[in-house]
Amino acid sequence: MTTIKDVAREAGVSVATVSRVFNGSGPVSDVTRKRIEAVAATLRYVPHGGARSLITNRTSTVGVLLPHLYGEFFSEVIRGMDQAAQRHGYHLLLSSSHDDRAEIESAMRAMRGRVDGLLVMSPHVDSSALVANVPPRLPVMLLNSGSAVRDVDTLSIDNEAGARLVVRHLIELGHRRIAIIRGADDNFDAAERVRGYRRALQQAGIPAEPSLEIGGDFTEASGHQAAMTLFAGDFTPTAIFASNDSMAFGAMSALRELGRSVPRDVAVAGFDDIPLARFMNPPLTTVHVAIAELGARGVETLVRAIARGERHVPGHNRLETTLVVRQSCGSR
Amino acid sequence: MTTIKDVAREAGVSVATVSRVFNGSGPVSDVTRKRIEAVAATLRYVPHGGARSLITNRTSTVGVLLPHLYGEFFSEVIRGMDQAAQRHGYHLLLSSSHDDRAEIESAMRAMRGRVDGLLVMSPHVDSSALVANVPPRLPVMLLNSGSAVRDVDTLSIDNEAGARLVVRHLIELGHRRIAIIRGADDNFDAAERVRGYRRALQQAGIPAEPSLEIGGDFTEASGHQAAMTLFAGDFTPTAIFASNDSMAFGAMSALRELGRSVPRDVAVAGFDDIPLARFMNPPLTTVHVAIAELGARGVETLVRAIARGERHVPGHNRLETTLVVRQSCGSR
DNA sequence: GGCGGGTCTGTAAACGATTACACCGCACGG
DNA sequence: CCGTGCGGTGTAATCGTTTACAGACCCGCC
Repeated sequence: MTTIKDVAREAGVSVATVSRVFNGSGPVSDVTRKRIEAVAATLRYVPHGGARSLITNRTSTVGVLLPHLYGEFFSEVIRGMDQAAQRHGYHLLLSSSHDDRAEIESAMRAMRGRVDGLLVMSPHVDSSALVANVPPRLPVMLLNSGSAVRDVDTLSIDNEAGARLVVRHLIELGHRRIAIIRGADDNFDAAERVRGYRRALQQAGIPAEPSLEIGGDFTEASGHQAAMTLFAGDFTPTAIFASNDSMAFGAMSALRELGRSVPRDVAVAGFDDIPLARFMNPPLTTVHVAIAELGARGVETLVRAIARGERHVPGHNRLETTLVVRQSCGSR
Repeated sequence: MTTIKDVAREAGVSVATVSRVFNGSGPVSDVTRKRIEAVAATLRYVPHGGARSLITNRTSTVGVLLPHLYGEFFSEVIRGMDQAAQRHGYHLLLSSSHDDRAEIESAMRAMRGRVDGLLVMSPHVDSSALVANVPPRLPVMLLNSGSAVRDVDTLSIDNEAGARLVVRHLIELGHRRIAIIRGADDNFDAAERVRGYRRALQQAGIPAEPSLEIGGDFTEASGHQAAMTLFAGDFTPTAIFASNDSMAFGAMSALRELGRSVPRDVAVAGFDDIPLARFMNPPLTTVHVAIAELGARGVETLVRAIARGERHVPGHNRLETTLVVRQSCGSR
């Protein structure tokens, strides 16, 4: 690989001058600049990012730690992050499939010196503990992390409000026996959605029915399985709130196999509003989350924190949700 | 941030010894090692990856350049890449939304000195031109890049064979008026799928019918639009082959709106077999592509090339596809 | 007792860039 | 004619590591 020294030697100048040309810093005479540019082009010189960031102390990269990837949700999150990053001249150093604390921490350590900040989405790891072990003074931002950690920026979906919205909608449509397919057990988002579900029922004076709360793990297969289980018993629901869209799809496919029509026999609602939801058969009523925006705002907040350095005061934010009524729950 | 020097000073040793402890290189007495480890822990020392890679000339990172992200396809690709990378102790430096050559090249340059190799998925940019401008001696691997570039590893889906497979299936089911919803115009995968479609028709002695080849861009919305257009005319198809699953979903949703039943009135098939396909209503007959494996093999080949250095001889590979018959095309 | 060969440790040169500082020459004003 | 200032350039320190090399020490053996 050709280095700045090669260019300098070939152009008959010092490395300082070459550096000045490439960074537009300091004055360089036109003729020298032209010569250096020509030499750099023929030598195919590309500045070494690693070396540069060692001295400038900026990497223009943010580290992203994600849990296991699945479905359209993460595609959207990553897209949002990447676009925001590009807008601000940053890159994304990605590491996923981190589902326990040790893994996240080791990934964090591995990123030391390669990133200017860390964006962590850990919906099922206690984040306050995490932050304690991050390399000191490295800006961190937590996404969907459940508990708000002091001194660290957080952004989370307003899961509880969203769940209340959709369950209330089902209640207004006349449903009383409303089941929920829960998300993964140790997942904060999942827990908050359950909370919203219970709260909405309670507010409507509908007694809780434990047999209608059934486990899932956010995959289509688990939604399918859950619906099968629900309809194997004799106390069957008239409506199902799946804690995410993927499980709603799985549930709908199970219902079809069982010969139950959606929405005539059973209403089904989801959460997330992934792009596919509107193209389902029937189109899925769900809670809209600006998924890409979650990622984008995460990156943007982090970039701002990096720029402000010490003077940055962290905040805790919620991403609002809205109800999107389509056809999977019928209508009044 | 604490550096190796801080640790050395605090432990009363030289930086060399600290380095040896952290890398397990060279002999260090037990007592010294313990002391250094203790100091490092209290100081929360984490080695600076950037500095380390400057001298070792290894970053343990591969750069990944992707086109615009959408749908479940890319989630899977990234998941496969990340898992393979983790298995080999690598990280992923990601950059997406690159749809023209200048963007890809600038992203490539930005990655110089931060990555050990480049994994480029550019289904609609002439890749031979790309490779010419990559920093010299940097291993590159091309995914779904259309033409095979000499001296560079490539891995692509066997699109043509896959398309032939599914169209032949439709023909065997008795269809003669088979439409195709094409992918984006400048996309290599899309072009190859069209080629497979034509070839299958031709082999069955079915004359080409230009009005049955209709444009799309791989999004659900475009599939929806395409189906609408197809059924607006008077020469309507009895079967639709959508060039990917997302467009198949869009088409099915359009058909439902038009009151046409799938598969009774119209058969629909897709391509990719994203995880959702089996949960559609009806479950989608499609061409199975091991999407995550595409990413994983890409990373693995690249990692091997990096390890072998000069001695590596590049190869061109195809990812085989299989037909997955579900219910969206009916049966004989 | 001297010597060969471990084991342990330190010194210092790299890696590829940026940048503070100093220097040189020249034009300009007084 | 000399001081001032500025445009243009070079020298060298620096960023945080790794690692070749060498030195110090100790042990055992002849």
